[in-house]
Amino acid sequence: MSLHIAPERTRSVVPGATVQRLPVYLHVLAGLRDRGVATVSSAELAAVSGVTSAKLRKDLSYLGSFGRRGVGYDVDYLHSVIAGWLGIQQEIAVVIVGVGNLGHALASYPGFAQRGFSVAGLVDIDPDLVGQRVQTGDGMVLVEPYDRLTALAQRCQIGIIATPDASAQGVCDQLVQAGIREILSFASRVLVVPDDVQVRHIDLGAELSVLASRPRRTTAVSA
Amino acid sequence: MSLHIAPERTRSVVPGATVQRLPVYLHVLAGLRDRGVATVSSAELAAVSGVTSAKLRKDLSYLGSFGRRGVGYDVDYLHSVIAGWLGIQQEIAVVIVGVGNLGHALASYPGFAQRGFSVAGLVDIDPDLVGQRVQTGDGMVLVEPYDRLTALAQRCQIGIIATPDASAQGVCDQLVQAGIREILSFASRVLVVPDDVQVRHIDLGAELSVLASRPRRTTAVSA
DNA sequence: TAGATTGTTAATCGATTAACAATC
DNA sequence: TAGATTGTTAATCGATTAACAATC
Repeated sequence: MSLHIAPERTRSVVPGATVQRLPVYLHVLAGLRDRGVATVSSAELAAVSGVTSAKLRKDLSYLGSFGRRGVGYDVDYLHSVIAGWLGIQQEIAVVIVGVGNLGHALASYPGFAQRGFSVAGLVDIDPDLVGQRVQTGDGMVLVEPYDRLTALAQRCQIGIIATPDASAQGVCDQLVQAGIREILSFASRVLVVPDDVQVRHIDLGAELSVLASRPRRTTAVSA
Repeated sequence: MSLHIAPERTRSVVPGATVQRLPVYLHVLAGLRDRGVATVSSAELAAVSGVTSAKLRKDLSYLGSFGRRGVGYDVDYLHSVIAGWLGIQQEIAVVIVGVGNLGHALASYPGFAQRGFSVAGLVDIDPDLVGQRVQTGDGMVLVEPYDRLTALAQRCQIGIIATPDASAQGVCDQLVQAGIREILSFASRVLVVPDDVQVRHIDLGAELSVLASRPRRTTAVSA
């Protein structure tokens, strides 16, 4: 007996909140594997990952069912499942625009290479930087001038914007023009993009603000 | 007639999602103010901020009511309200541990100073870095050796961890010991902290993973 | 007044959690 | 079998959205 599934409804079934946690699980599993742990329960894995066991099992359930009741999960196998789902099998090429301190930090960030992203291009307008080689997670990469952006972007799937705020929208436009559909931005301004382009935005100042606002409590007002 | 409000229930009434967006509004308002715009409607402000007008008004409603029906918001006034609420009046001191590329980038990040955070301490174990002066948003700051961490942390409200993964938990423990209750971490591992400590965690690799996983669609399975 | 826009309500949506039947 | 742990359901929680009465 076969199951008919309406093709239109077979969209992205895994919630964004879950996708965001999968790399954490992956990282923890890699650690366990390296320490020779063969099997792990949802309770253990969840504790180390900083989530509840119910949330962990729910997250995994979106990908399928990989555990054995009464036993737990095979560390190796679960690692390969998550890695596979996250697309780590295939290298994803990334271009970083802006090679100041932040760009440098991103280029050399070991987590990118670990997760199958490779820095395929570095671009800056500063003539002092252009021509330099920068150490990335998987090899040295040349900093190229700004007019090479389009050519580089056409070979990449993700663009990272690490320029000053003022240049961010211009860079973004050019990335989009070159066909990039996924952008990670560190500018503290909102980027305007077409509907089919996904932007993730990391505002470091906002992160601090959230932390700083926590202890604040609104005073009760009487009328 | 006066209103009695149960004191126990007067906790943090502003949702976290809202707090996270307030700095964006603040930034947009500052831009409008600098361009001489005196009044703005929720629809305009929302469009530039990249949210819907309903969400914007709802967000502002948590702080109070500051607009004029039929008119909109006074840009200057609304800016001062949000800035005030976010605690920008009082400088918040931050200590950054790890002054590699990422630490450098954070130290010089203009958005921190703009939002009233000041980098009051920089700490690293590398003897080559210790003693150097690093440009921050508001002046040069000396890189101090690791054994000064506790002393510096006692003068700060927020600790930022920009060290390699392996050192992150140790640094975190020491920050907590020194009395820090708010931590921003860039380590790709989960930090274990007491219940009263708030950790925000930026995993750059996870951000890329979310982007990269978007176009992927789960294949329909038949049984 | 007529038109515009806020502040707030109620409905909707999505994510988290607790609980437990299924099953190793 | 008895104990353990998964995968899933249903309830809960929190955030978003649409709509509109209040009011400038």
